[in-house]
Amino acid sequence: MDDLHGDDEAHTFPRFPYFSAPSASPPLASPLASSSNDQHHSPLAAALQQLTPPPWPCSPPDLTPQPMLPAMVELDWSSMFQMGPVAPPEQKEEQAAQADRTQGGENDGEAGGSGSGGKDREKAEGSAGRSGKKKVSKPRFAFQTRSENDILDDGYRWRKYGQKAVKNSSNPRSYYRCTHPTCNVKKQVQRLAKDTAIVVTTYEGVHNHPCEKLMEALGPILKQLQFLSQF
DNA sequence: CGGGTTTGACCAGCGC
DNA sequence: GCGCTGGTCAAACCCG
Repeated sequence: MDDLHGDDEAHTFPRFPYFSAPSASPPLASPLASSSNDQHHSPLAAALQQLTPPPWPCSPPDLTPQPMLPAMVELDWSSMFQMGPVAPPEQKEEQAAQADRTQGGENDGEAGGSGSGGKDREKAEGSAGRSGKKKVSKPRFAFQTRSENDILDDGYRWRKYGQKAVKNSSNPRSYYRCTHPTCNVKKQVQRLAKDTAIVVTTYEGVHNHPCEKLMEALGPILKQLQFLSQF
């Protein structure tokens, strides 16, 4: 799975489904900004809608230079890709539907990003599933950022549980798990061998809890909303 | 002391 | 069967 993290520049990756096309529409400045979805009656409603967390950074728009992020973070929009195929056909359809549901729904094709993603997945799951049975594949998304920091502040809290030297790469790969008790989302972080300024982050799974930082930011607003809704 | 990181060991899948 | 590799575990360690 050496090419999983983009060492092979020959790969062109489908657009990361959650984001708008970089050229067509710049990243939203804030999660509170309403999308083109007419169902949202207000920015707050849109924000509440987003409390159902996406599998990747809870506030991708914040990946542009924001106070909560390291100043050096610079997204490489062209390199975002959905890992795949990692699931049996029926699950792939489910994944595609899920990707469409998230926003834009513009992922037009399988990610060539990783030909071995599925295999590695099974390996990983097999390893994790020492208890026995085969686990269901989770959606995987990966993207590259140009950053001095390995770790993007994506709003979630992560706990590092491993680091491995990877073949054909001078840089180790780090393994992180979401620290939320009921959430088992994982992510892998690795710097490109060819360009150590680029960090490749791979998310696996879907957060089943709101983004902490988002909640932190929304807390006062929600309180106020609750208060006002009493009348 | 609690939570996070480090790191060597271990395990499972794959290719030969 | 064996070696290689990636992913995970868990004890030791670190830090605020």
